[in-house]
Amino acid sequence: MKRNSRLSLALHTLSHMASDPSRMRTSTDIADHAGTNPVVVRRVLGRLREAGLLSSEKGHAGGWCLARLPEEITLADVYLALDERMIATDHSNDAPTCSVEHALHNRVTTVLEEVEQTLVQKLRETSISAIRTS
Amino acid sequence: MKRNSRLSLALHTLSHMASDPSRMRTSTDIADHAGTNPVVVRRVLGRLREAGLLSSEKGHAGGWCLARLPEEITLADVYLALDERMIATDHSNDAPTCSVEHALHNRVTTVLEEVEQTLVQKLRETSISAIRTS
DNA sequence: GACGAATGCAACAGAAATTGTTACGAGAAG
DNA sequence: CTTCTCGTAACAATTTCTGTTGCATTCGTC
Repeated sequence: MKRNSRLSLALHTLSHMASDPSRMRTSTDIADHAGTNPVVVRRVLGRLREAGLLSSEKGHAGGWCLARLPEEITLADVYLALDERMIATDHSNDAPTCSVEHALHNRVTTVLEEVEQTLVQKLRETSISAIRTS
Repeated sequence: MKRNSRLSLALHTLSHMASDPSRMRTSTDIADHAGTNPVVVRRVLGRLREAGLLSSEKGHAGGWCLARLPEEITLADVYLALDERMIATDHSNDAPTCSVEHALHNRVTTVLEEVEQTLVQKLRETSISAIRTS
């Protein structure tokens, strides 16, 4: 697969589900459509389930389906569920240098964080059901 | 270093330069400030030079300095110079499946591309000289 | 012209993240 | 009880990124 595969796979799958929300889909079906592996699908969709976007059922008639109306699932929900944070940096282990450098570092971090928030706001404007008619 | 290191390093360096544009800085100086390697600095700043944001000089009194006024260098310039494309997918090697899947794939790609463009527009609103006063 | 200091660039090693794969357990329907 | 599914762990394979070394080139200075 290629880059941004998690987000791409998630959006692909969700928009496909949005066209027929009642149908139950198995990991294998989804993986075949996306050209990947059932385990990979379960890994990605598992995060979406934790975020309340999908529900899954075990057993013979099991599989995946949307947990909400497709109009009520936005790209921001997906992005945040996957915990991508493509812009902002993780400043968990910061070894502070001199105070001037540290202050500047914080400024850069703040700016990137603001951009990240703006991105999420933008993603909130589109639902997965709107992907098909873009 | 951490994730998003190229963008972070570039912004850090540029905003530092913006505070004293006349001063010439060497790769080694910058690398020490950023806690990395001179070659890594040259790799990143080289892209900014190709985009016309920086100029470099070889030789004894060589180094790096801004090629424009700091007010005229936006975050979008930096982002595009680094060719990050953090949102949109690279659809260079697309193996088309069935036509329905292919159409849906294109929709997802289009949506992500639009988000990418929106992000760039947002980045255009901030100059590197504005980072210090954020 | 020789020397030192700096970039430019290629090649490689190392690390980290991501993805693909196999295997096995647990639950639900038939 | 058999079959089908998800859930998860463990591992391999791949990719991407960073760090490092080395050398050529260029420019200022002695």
